[in-house]
Amino acid sequence: MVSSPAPSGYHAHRERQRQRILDAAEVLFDEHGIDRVSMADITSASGIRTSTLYQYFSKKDDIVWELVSELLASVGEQAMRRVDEAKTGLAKITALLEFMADELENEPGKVRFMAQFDAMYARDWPAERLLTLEERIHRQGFRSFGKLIRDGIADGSLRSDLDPTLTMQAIMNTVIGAQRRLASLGNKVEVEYKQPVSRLFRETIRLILLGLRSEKAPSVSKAASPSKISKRMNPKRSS
Amino acid sequence: MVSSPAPSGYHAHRERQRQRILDAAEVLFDEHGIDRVSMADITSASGIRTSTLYQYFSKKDDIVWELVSELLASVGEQAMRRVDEAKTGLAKITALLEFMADELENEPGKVRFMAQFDAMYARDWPAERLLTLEERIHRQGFRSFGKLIRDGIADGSLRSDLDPTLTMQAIMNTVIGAQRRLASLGNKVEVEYKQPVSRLFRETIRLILLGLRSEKAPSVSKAASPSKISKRMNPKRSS
Amino acid sequence: MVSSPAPSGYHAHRERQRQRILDAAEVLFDEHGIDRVSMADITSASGIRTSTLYQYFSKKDDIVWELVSELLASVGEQAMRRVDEAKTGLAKITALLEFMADELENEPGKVRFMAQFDAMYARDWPAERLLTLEERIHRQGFRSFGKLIRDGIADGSLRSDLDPTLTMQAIMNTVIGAQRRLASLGNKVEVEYKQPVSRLFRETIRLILLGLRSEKAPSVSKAASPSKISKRMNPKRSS
Amino acid sequence: MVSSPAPSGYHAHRERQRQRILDAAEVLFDEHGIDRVSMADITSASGIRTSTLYQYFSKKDDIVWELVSELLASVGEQAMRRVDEAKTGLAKITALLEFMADELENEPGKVRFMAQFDAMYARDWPAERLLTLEERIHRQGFRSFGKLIRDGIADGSLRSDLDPTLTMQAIMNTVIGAQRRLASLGNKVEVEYKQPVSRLFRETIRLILLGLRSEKAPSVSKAASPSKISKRMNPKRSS
DNA sequence: AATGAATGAGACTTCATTCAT
DNA sequence: GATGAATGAAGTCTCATTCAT
Repeated sequence: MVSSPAPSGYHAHRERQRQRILDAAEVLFDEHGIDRVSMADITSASGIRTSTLYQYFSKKDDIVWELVSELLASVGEQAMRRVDEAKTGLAKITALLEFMADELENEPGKVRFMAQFDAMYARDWPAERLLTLEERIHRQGFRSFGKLIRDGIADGSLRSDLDPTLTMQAIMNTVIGAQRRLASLGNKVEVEYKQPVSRLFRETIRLILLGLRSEKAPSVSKAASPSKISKRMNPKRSS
Repeated sequence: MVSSPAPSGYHAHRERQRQRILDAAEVLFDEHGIDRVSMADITSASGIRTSTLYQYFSKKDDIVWELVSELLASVGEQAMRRVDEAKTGLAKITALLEFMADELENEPGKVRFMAQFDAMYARDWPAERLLTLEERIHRQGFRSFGKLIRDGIADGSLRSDLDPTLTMQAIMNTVIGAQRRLASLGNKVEVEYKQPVSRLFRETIRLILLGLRSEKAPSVSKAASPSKISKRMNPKRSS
Repeated sequence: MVSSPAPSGYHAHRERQRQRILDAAEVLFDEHGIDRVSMADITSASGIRTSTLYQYFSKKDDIVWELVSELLASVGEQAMRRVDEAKTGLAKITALLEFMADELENEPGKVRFMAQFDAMYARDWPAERLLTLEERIHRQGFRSFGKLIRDGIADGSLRSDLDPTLTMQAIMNTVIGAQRRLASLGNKVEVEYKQPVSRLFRETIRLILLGLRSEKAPSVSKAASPSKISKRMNPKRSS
Repeated sequence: MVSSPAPSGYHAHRERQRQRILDAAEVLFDEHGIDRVSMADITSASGIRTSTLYQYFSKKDDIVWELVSELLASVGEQAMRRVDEAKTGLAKITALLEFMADELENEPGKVRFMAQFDAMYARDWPAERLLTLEERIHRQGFRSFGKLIRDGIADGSLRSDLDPTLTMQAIMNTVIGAQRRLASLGNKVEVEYKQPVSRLFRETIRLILLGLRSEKAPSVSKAASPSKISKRMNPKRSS
């Protein structure tokens, strides 16, 4: 039944099966929403039998969890890459936010998935799990984002009256909240606001950057221009 | 069985029963999350038998729907009151955002409920229903918020390069997104960010206001001070 | 709410309400099948409230029952009229069967309703009720049909080796069975047999008549021609 | 829990369970009528838990369907056997009809079950399903029954003015209709007609045969004599 | 390691009918 | 006589998960 021979060996096989499950689940979650997807759905989409599946993940939550953390790790890594390419503090933050705009445009399913995670799961999960997540991203340097503000103040691109940690955390929560809400509502936003989702989000970015930058910093373009970015931002799982 | 005689007559009775159901549901939704609450739960919390309940609401969704629209109407109305008390465009917007901060502090359950609605329901509900909602709030003048920006530009309190409609919509989505995310994560945010929820939210407000105000406008206080507000912001359903 | 004043008086009013219920039920039963129709359906179709309805019929079965007996009485009466117009025994029987063919063509809903009655209810109803029915029709002379055979033998139109009672009963059951099955299957028969329902039924009639008639009787037309008959065969209820 | 080890192996076990369900359902349907039987009834009669049952049949309809088609296949096969033993066209048709009489006598429950299927289900089922059924029987040669008429005309046992297809279809519908109505009404017929069910049915057969046979064919006995037939006519599902 | 089978718990909903006014 | 409200009893189906091979 399992065909692709590929890098053989017990361990390799197990990893391949695991991926098949996660890949199937991810697609289903993106399409139908986390709790509309049953284990049976994952079972049939992945071609792996129910009881076999339970040998890889002992609860449905574990699948969600794994997906969330892979997604976060991958996103964090990509974000860091974008940030590193920029020079000033302001430019770095701009790069970070634009990355999120691209994500919203290119991978709305994934963003929606995270929105559901926030709304339905995050609160009930043991803090320790959340912290594990934190660490993963931490390793990617996310937490060090506070430093971006500090740098920006130092290089004169950001206003000087900011509290680095607090500001950065507020920005992150805000932008994530805005992004995920847009992804959740999807085309309903367009019905409601009569604006394309991504235009609204880019306006959000513009406003925040306006609020951050020092008076002497060069002005921001009317609407942050969509940077052309490769469509690929999935965790490398799917090989 | 439970008596409260009160304004008698068929109609009054029916309305009272309806309220019992909605009240019970609201508490349960706030506490456990929309889809962790079953009809049976509502049944026993409200003291009304299952089949009776179905004579008031023929689907679980209808209860959710009713709650959402009552909540929105009430929130809209309160918001308008706060806005009307302020003078300049900037002050009005400030009042609006501070109202949301108060809401987050005083009624986190309700905000969380709306967050779940966004994440799990909004997308699947027929656009027409959403528009009905819109109208309810519209009547409250929510949509006219674009005017706030126009006024602010006119009175010199806001920067002049803003697109009134787009800006206002972006702000609303952003602040709602931030607010609801914080409510959803609840104390998990504090684990994650090591900051009280409301402090983060007020910093968000500050940043946005910084981005909006014209250069000559008076500076904003380090962190918007929590205005003392009555704890009561429930819809006055019970008449 | 009830408008038509018409022949007033308590009794008249009650009768009018009763008819509204029966009329609504009849339409619904014909369209959806007896047990797919709920009391609530009848309630809303008739514009009479549930609890009021129960003042007229204390069980759903009572409605079915009333409809069945009205239908049977009306059908019996019509049939007798047709029979009486014919002269010989053979002609009378022919008229009877052709009446049934017309019924199938013009009122398939009613025939289907009777088919469901046979299949689902008849068996479980107390014999006494069935006998009450019998009597109603009896009065119409149905039972005297055995006489038709006797007459036919006497006038030489029917073969002489028939047992009047047995034969007539067998014919009635057979033709009713064939007619109701065709009505039940509806267009499914056409899918299955690739013949119009009424053609099959008329062939049935032809065969039976062939079997009955004496050798010297005039031959029967290839397929009994559809006699043109008024569409009206409802019990006069609907005023 | 109930053991019967028998031909082991996954497949065999599954098949055995399936049979337990079908057997239980068949008995219940025969006794109480299709829609008076709930899934819970089948559950407890078969000793299989509700949720297990749903792994074998995902809807109640599927059980009905399976039973209908097994029954039809089995009946078709038996009928063919009987037909094949006869020589002339007339004799073959006679054999077929007598088989139906035996069925009515020996297996009234099954006939009644089919009657309910006709009255309540057939009309609502997708034509494609019905056609699948057709094919099953077709393979048994049912459809080729038209040939019986042709043969009968050729060998001089049937009158020559018959349209083979039309006639055969009309006969089949008629006889099935008569048979199933008698089974449905059960002992109520005896109340109504004061004749044993099977006597009425055999008279039906006699009349039809009278109508079919050519003038020179040997005459039919007053009432077709009940051929003694083994009581066993169940589908040999359990193989 | 893989998998077929089993299942407890419970979800949502419908319905005919009765009661009290 | 009319009616609003109430409801017990079922009914169908789903799901995450465990067990035994």
